Amino acid sequence: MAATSTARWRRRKDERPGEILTAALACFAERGFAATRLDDVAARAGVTKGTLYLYFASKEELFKSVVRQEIVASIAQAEEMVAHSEESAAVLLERLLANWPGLIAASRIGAIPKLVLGEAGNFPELARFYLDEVVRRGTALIAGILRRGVERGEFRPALDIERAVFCVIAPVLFTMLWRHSLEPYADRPLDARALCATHLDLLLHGLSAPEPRE
Amino acid sequence: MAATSTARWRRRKDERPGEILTAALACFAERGFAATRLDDVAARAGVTKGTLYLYFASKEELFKSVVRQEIVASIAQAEEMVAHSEESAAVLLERLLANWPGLIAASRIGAIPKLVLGEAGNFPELARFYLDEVVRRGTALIAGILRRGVERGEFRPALDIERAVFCVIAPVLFTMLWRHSLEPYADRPLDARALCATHLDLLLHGLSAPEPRE
Amino acid sequence: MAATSTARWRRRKDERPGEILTAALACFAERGFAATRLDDVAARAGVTKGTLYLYFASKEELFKSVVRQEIVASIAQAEEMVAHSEESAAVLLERLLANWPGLIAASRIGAIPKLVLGEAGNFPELARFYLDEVVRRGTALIAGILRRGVERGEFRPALDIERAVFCVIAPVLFTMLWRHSLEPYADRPLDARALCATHLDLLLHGLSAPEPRE
Amino acid sequence: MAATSTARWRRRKDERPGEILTAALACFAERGFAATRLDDVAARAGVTKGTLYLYFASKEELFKSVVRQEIVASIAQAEEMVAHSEESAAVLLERLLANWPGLIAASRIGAIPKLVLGEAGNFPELARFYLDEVVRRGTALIAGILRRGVERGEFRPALDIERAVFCVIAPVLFTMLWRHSLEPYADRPLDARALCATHLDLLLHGLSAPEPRE
DNA sequence: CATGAATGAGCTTTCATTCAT
DNA sequence: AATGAATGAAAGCTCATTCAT
Repeated sequence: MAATSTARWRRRKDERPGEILTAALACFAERGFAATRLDDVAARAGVTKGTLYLYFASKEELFKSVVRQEIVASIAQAEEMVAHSEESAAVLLERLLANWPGLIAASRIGAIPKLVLGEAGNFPELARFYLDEVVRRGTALIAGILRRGVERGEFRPALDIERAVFCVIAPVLFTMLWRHSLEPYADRPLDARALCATHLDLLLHGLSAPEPRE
Repeated sequence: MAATSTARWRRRKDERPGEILTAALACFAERGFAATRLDDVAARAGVTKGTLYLYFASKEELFKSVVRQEIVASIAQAEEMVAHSEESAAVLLERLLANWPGLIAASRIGAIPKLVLGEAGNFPELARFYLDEVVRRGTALIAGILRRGVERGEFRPALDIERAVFCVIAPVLFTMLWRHSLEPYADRPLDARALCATHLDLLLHGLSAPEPRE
Repeated sequence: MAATSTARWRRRKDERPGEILTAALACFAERGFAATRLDDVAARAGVTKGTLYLYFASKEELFKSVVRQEIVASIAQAEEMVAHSEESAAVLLERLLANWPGLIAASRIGAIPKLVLGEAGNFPELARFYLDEVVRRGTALIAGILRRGVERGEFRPALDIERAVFCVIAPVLFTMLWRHSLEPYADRPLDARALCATHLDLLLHGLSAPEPRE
Repeated sequence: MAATSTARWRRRKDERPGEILTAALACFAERGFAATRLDDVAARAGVTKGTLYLYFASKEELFKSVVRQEIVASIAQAEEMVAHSEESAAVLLERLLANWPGLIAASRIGAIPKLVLGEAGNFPELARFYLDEVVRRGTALIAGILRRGVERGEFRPALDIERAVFCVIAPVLFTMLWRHSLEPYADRPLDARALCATHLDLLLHGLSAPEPRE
């Protein structure tokens, strides 16, 4: 009411796309692609439906843009960290896993896996893009660390690296999925940091108690 | 002739719901709830759209029935196995994890987590149902095993059981999600059995090599 | 109000397509393709918008069906008449032209030329269809008569048949176009029969008075 | 410098309307009124959509202006020619018809009949304007020539002038309509000059061969 | 004078649901 | 019990029009 302007709208060409993508991500994350109405996205972005079409050719394109924009920055960042480090594999893993909770909270990337999972069947092109740009690069990253650990004698020589990668990733992914699906209905939120700590601990040492009389 | 005819009708009547649920699960798993058309479900079930409404009040009810039907049998089975066993925790875990791949392949339950994850935002009631009937019972089951392992000295006493549960479950869940989302686009399928074996191995022993000169 | 049924609708699968085409032709003829709303077509056909899509895949398909259905029967009929006749060319022409006004009034074909003319730019496929099925066959029909007239010595030997064809057709076409465009706004309707008679008279004898002292 | 700038502005201001009308005519002729987007008109005129509204109040007004501008000059010109001539009716007709092809090619008036025909149903006002300013004056012009011909004994005394007028006009109109509708899809273009020559020939002499032994 | 970002009404199209058969 | 023609409420998308710049 006491707003900065009484105009029906303002020209904000540069800010619009980002605002729309943010609004769209939120809507898609909440309801999925098909159940999201462009009216909702528009309302959340503070524009009208027609405006969406100034920046995105269709609902599908908007969806793909949402996924792409969130992905682009994030994966490269993790690769960077690993590439420039000469630390032990265990420390690398620890830093990677310890970073994750903060990263998820800070960026809005946490909802992407849920979206891609749910819509892979409807967006083959997107599925392939994600497979190439995220899954392949992400698993290669982890596999590199594990391999380094084996080579250096840190990790067990017989390690099945290819599968172990998924075991490393799975709890992290789980956290992201949980947060954007069932967590709102659960008694209490998941403590991502604690879970990552436990995960790291299990990864490095396993469940088993050390043989007592050694 | 009335008898024959009646019998045949009855047989159809008894089988229809199951056939419809099976068709619906397949459709929902492929495309998600919103993107699935009842025409498709009906076609896949070999009936017409109108017939669906003889057995299910609405698309939503059909969806919930799909989820419920798949869940009911599965979780109880696992609970049964654990309850009647006096074996070590490690063996129990092993049997649980080793069973999973077969269980997923045999039943059509594998698509349920993806569906629930994706539609939790649109079906709060379903989310709560799943949280109660699957998540709570499933985590309790694993937690019980872990607790037994700690009590018996098999597992490390300081184990953070509550979080470890998720670490145990995550790779299994991951396998199910993968299968119904990105796997069709990947170069080659995931070997669920091998992944479970590696997971178990890591769980019990961890990544780290035993200290050599101890 | 005292209708035959209080039902919201009746199943009339066989009659529907024809009714819809008739309604659509009327609407398209009045307003053109783009300016016609499917709501109007549906209302005029006594159905709802959704019903249109049970029978026609899209507005474009509906439009093409309208044109095709009207054309199919009409051109063959004229060809038939000419083929089986051994009368003089002049008599043939006379019968063809004399028939036209009745034909136009009876069928709803009169609006088609206006539609095709107006939408040729937007429907290349339709334009080509019309060119092949109507223009080519129609001109061939007239050309055949003219040629016969020349061969038999009825018509002048130097006749430029190819162009004369258009001179024969043009007034007929004009009548159809006029009726569905400006006539509603004119002081009085065009007397198609009288115009055809004059046209025939001019065609056969020309404007010029016979040389008086021959 | 203010002078130069003002002058340049003014020059644009003076030229803009004409440029826009030319662009609009081309677009309307190609696609019809409803299917023409103002974006297209603007692009073809080398301005932006908003600029159109500086010169024309709405799409409808633009359309009417297009029609009016093309018509105004053309009809008066023909009237002029006839009024100041004392030649025979046959010669007048010949000059009128022979002029037409060039006139159509030179101006962009050729597309107007198609537009008016197609949109008469949507623009009653325009239809009446066209009826008054073009049809009435045009038919009066031809009727005058025919009447003169009859009075002078050139043409047959029993001539049904009122209808003959349409027979004179129809092939000319046909040429214009053809050019802007089906011609682009036909094997080869229509030779307007040859067609007019044949038309004149038929008009004056008719199809029939002179009685040989008279 | 000119722009073009933004609007919003209105269109085509889809599809869950109903109900006469 | 089963059908499938018909419905009608959305939804995606377009585009004439407006107006801050």
